[in-house]
Amino acid sequence: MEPIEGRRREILRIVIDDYIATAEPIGSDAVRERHGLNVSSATVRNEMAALEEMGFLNQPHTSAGRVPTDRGYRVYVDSLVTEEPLSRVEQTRLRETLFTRDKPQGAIAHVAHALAAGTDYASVVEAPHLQDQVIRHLHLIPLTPHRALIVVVTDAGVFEGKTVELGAPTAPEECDRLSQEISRRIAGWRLGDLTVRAMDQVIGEASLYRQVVTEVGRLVGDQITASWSRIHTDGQANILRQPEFRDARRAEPVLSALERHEVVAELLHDGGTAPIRITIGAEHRREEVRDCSVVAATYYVGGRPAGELAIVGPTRMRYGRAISLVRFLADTLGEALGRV
Amino acid sequence: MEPIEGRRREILRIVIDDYIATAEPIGSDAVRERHGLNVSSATVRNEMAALEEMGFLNQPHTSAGRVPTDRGYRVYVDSLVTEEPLSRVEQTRLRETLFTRDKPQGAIAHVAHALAAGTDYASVVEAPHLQDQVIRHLHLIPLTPHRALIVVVTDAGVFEGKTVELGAPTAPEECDRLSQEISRRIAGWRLGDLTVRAMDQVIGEASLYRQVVTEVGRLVGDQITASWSRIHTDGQANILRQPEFRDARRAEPVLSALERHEVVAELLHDGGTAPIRITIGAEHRREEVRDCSVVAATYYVGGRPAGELAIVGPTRMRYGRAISLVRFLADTLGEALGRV
DNA sequence: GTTTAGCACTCTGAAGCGGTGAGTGCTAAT
DNA sequence: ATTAGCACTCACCGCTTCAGAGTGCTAAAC
Repeated sequence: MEPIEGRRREILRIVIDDYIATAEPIGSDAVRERHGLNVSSATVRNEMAALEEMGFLNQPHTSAGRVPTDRGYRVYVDSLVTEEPLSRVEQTRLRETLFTRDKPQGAIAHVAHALAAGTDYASVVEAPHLQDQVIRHLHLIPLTPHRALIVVVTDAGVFEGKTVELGAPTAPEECDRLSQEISRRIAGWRLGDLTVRAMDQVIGEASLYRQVVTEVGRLVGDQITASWSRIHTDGQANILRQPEFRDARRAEPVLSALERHEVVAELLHDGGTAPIRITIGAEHRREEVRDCSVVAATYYVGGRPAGELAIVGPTRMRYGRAISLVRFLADTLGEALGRV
Repeated sequence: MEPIEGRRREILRIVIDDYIATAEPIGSDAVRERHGLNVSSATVRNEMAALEEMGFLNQPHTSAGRVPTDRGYRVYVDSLVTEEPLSRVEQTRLRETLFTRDKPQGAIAHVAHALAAGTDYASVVEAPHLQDQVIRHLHLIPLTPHRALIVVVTDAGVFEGKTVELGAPTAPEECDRLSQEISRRIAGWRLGDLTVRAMDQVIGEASLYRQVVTEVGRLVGDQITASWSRIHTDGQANILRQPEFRDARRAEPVLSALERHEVVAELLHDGGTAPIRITIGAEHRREEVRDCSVVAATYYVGGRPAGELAIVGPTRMRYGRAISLVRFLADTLGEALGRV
């Protein structure tokens, strides 16, 4: 595909910019008037016809203006869009609210809210992956003499896990002793390495240790597959405010998808490993979100990828704004979580 | 207001039942045909005119059938509706999934899902109130030498709270000792009674205790006001499937309200103290949900009210079904949480 | 060769207009 | 009190008309 350049490129940018702003097809006259293009509308028309030929624009019907295609948006985000950097005050405001939360849960929810409120689209934030995190302590919290709750403290936060059945009645003091003992042995491990097989070497036959460790392993495994508790969504109602979703039957599949966390996980992880990943309309594997674009990023805690966050909106999205916000919040969230 | 009786009452029930089922205005003929009424349509018309006069029915326009008013729905839920009890298999299926979760969080999410999936409406579930719960243990989980996380185990679950700054560097063993000590003194208290004032009598001047207790008190206070972490919503997309919300602009205020947890809290707590509370359309204080009805219930843990759950749908709601499901899940959730 | 003025053309969307049918209220007979 | 009969009302559907927006094409201009 030959690169688009010069005036033609400029016109494509203008059409998409304006369409994003107005949600109405853009005519040749509008392009000429609204920006100081020193050419006639006929010239613009020729260029637009060419751009349509190339598959970047589309006419809803013969006598309407042009609308970007998914491929048009693709070149737009790849080479035309100008980021809209966050203002100083916005940055500090976001930073402050984020750094005053102490539970990771709170930070996650707050980032989701900030993404949604800052863009008028929906947002999705995934809590830190467990398997890559490094264990600091493990605590057994006695619930009854026969059951205890496992709490794991890692470098990226605190996670309560399953309850574990204790073979014999165990006093709280004994739980503490056990916790210390287990912590001492597994501190520094990656959670993902905490398998029964690996444990055998360190712990041997001590049956209670084994049981606790098995439960933690299961916790990690569960969180990877059944991610319900790890995904936080916000701003779904924003979708309904977009003119392309005026009809609830268009919006319904999208909102349904956002409620199904396995679908959301797919949205978050599609699209490679770039720092900012953008998936546009028909590029999605999921039918339900073919009218949507997703701007996603990975956030890092302690230098390791910890989780994903994204904005979900119509393909007619303010990409410049979305990219800036996603990038900033990914950075800030990682930073905030890193300080335990 | 005189009570409605006999045939007239029956006709009101039929109109509302049918309207709930079809979402279309109900004509006199439909009423006669679809149910074995042994009267002519003219008679039905007279009755329906009377019911309109009384304010229970309404005509969208002169030549249409009748539609229930909010007041009509009110008498319907108060005296006409027949509950639709859950089938045996449904009961056991719900019970099983609910009793195999061990974290209260999981149970809450699952109840929300069951309410939504079982009705095609939206659902809201509030996690157990903190202030009424009885403390079993309190644990300090060391994060760094200077900070610890407070975890409280009560009779209705486990709650991780704020982190607390430890005045002096404190070893894990010391944290355990402290936890034991504090737990011993405050076990059996209501969380709501855990104020600094009350503590002074028991603990006196020991400054670290005080600090921990203050943080727990603040946690309880925060959870009461800032309830974001306590409310779980599901099935919002179901709302979009209802014909009355075909237009996204109608649905938007509702979904926005469901995303704002302070509004949801209001929905849950309005309407008195009955075991099942139903609020219909214009009865709501909130403008945004004037097209909706809410069927809410309180669930009890250990005999004390612990939290609320509700179904949110159009005023044209299958009340019989909603009531049964809400009641059953309130009971079951309370039971499940009660077993720690 | 590119640009542009001019113009015919196409298509949407709004407005206007009977016809149809559902459902009503009223009246008079039962 | 009920009901048959009937005139009436009004949303809805399909049809036509009309204006306006925006186009593509052609031929002239730069």
